[in-house]
Amino acid sequence: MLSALANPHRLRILATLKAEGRSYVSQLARQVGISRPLLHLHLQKLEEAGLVTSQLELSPDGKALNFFAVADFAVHLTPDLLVQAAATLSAKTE
Amino acid sequence: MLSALANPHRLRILATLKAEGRSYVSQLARQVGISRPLLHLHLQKLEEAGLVTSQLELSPDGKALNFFAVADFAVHLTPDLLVQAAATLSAKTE
DNA sequence: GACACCTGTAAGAATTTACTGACACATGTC
DNA sequence: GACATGTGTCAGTAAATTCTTACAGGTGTC
Repeated sequence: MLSALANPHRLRILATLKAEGRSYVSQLARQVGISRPLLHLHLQKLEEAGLVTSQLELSPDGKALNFFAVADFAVHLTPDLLVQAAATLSAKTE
Repeated sequence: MLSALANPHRLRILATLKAEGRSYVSQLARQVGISRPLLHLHLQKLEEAGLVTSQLELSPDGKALNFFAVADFAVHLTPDLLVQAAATLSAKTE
């Protein structure tokens, strides 16, 4: 999840998505100013991290649109939390 | 700062450092189980991000030891905060 | 002086991540 | 059918990180 946030494009995607409320892939690519395949890759990582949610919908003219929106998350980033996160990686000091 | 946290080694360094209280470079390298130059690199990034602090000291027998300790930080990670962070990157939607 | 410990840095290889361009497929309109 | 829109994926390349190896310096002890 932390590595999902460690990227300028992905922060910008989240910001744009937050401002727009929601948006679908092709439109979002135009708004953010990056290519669609690249955006697709970033959205994939953001979704895996649980930072965005996707919802497939049909537009009035029958086109399939995949809408994305930012998820509601709140993590209190402290040294202690990171110690817990580190413990997840592998058993070492146990 | 987020990219500083997006690395397993660095999380482990923070965890070890938090457990030990403080430690100097060579010792910490042995504790974490990575090479000293590599640890040095990671400590550099952690320090740049303000996540650890260093303090050069002299041991009883005259050796120079560079002690590191985790800094006290607390960031409330929310969508809104990330929007602010994204705004820092470059003026775009203004 | 040779060896133990400590410190730092710098060059090159290896790995991971990011990115582009091309492809395949679907629906609706001219 | 040709063209517009939308969706996804995959192969190959470019770029950024990560890691190793080797170097250079310091102090103290045998």
